[in-house]
Amino acid sequence: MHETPARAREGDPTIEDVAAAAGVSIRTVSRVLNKSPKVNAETRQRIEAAIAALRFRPSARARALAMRRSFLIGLIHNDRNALVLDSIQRGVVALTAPRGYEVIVHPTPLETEAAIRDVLGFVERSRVDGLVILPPVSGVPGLAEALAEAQVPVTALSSVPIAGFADVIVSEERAAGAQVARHLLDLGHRRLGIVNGPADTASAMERRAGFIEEATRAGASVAEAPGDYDFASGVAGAEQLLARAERPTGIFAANDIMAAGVLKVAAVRGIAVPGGLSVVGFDGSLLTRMLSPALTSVLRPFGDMAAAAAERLIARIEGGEAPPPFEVELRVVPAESTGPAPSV
Amino acid sequence: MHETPARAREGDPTIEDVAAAAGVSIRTVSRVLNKSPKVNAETRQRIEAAIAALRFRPSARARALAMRRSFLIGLIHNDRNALVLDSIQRGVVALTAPRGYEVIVHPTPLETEAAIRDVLGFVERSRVDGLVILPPVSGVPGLAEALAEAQVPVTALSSVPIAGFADVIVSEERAAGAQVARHLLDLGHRRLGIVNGPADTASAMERRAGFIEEATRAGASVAEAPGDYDFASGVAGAEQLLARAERPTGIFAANDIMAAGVLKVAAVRGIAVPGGLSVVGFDGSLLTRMLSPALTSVLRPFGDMAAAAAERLIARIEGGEAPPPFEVELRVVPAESTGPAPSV
DNA sequence: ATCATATATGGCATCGGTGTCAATGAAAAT
DNA sequence: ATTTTCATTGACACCGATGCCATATATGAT
Repeated sequence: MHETPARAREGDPTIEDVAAAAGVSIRTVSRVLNKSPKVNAETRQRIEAAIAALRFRPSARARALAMRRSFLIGLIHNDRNALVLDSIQRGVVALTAPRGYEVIVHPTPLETEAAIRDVLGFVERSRVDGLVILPPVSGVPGLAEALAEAQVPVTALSSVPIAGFADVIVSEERAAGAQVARHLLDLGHRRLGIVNGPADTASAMERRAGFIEEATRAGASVAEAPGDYDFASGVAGAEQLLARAERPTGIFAANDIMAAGVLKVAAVRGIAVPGGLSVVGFDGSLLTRMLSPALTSVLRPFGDMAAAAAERLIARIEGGEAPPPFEVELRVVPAESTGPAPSV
Repeated sequence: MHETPARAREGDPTIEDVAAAAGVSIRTVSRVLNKSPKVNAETRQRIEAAIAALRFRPSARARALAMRRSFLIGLIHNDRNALVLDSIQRGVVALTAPRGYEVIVHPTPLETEAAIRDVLGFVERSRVDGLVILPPVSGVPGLAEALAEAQVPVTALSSVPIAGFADVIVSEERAAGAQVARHLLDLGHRRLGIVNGPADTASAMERRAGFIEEATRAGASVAEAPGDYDFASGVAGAEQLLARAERPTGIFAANDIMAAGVLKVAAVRGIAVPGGLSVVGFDGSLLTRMLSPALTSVLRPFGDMAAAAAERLIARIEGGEAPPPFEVELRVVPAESTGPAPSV
């Protein structure tokens, strides 16, 4: 009687079958699989033919055991990433799959302690070779240190360098914030508003700083409202800004979701967009196209950023040359939600 | 000289360390790990203590090799799933993680041949124990047969049973379509419109059939426009419907994204929603809350459906009892985009 | 001709678990 | 007292690959 029910599809050829078919030892087949140069060209051909004939695929598991690597990469994400998860995942897989890695996903909560325990547990369980971590989880205080101690290679996406993470794909959020201000200024806006992201979030503060700096330099005023990247806070922020006596004619929301909230308030109050109010979001998510009017937003190339992160991670895992720093180009993509300032 | 650079974090305790610490053989430790009943209670305690003390985690890879199972589950998705991917992924992981499985994601194209080759290649490479496949990929002709031949356990999400897949989580799309019609009829609408999904998609045709059936039975008229689940086709469909002399007062779009397109056209044409036009979507995606007005939509509990799919998949893999059929309850969630028919 | 050197290949241990079957000892049956 | 039975545990092979080291053959140097 079995202690556990062993069930397996039979018949997958093994390296041994290939060796037999090609009339060599398994060790030589292994060399071919690992592209070792020390194999005679003719032998290699014979082995490759056998591999093709048998439709042999090396067992990633056996290999993992022998090499003490899992060829698995963990992608740590949070529900805040929902709107961009697909493109990020696609970017990571596009880069990892051809190099023989698979991607394990791990949704995680955001609260500091829970997140750290959760991620560490995941790493221990799954024995991934490395992690790609998305913001905002990448910014969880203490996470970098905990992972460093666990000695897991990590590449993080973030807006700012994070102490403790050796490898971070950073985007120039401050410059982007300035670019948004410039966009609105160029359209003639002089009374601006901003719905901020969470105050403890570096990305939000960077965007804010760039925006306010540029606006102030140009002599425009900036009214601020707090927000936390949620739709509801976008609504609340917009209401607060639009209730002012001298209401802003251009509002920058620190992400697309809050911008959607701003558009909603405009609709409810009967303020035409962009006739009476211009709105800019941030992320360039799926959402931008689906809102009416289509949202002007700062495009962040998530797929490319994710691919770059994966590339650097693999370089780190394999000890190869790190590819050159990835230059993330953020730019305002004008759509229908911004237009000339109303001539009051 | 090494042929490949072996890099490994040292120090992870193995089953052997645990056995030594507890003063038993590794085989007995293994029994504890696998919850075999044939272990003395006291011995078990001692071993569990040792496991805890050493913070031992069994190597999934070694286990996989010995048991001829990978404890990996593949999630096949497509960019059409972008808006609901997060909740689905969350649902699958919530169920698989506690049972010792990890989830590998695999984005795939949609074209018949490419998708089949792509998925088969993925299965061979990754040696997953099973697959969860999302629509529309689950409906790719020939895929079910190909996977059956490869003998991979599969559970699919779909709107209708799919020949060839033993296990499909089906939702009652036809009834849901009828429910949408009922919702609009109850609000007094008599001239209805529908923007369909792709004609070769079972889900779309089911939704259509239910909607038209119910509307016709109540003596309401239904104007139709083609669509393909894209935003642009929602726009085109709405334009077509609203250009009619007797334009519909209630429009059902077969998914949320097209419904967003309908809202957009309404906005452009200056038609008040829901004052002059009611709009209903389908999916209950993230989008519904972020549009203005908030979209009335048919909520599909993707997270629960995905969890149910994962549960059945694991049952199939482990040969256990299949859980009872999952009853997907679809229901219209009224929001701001539907209201009483204009009294013209 | 002899020895060093490089190239190509194979043998065997090993990675960290589980499967199979045998061994042990205590309790129950004869 | 002897045999049977059951519960518990261990020994050893094995899963399918790679690491390390040895070996055989060809090539060049002395």
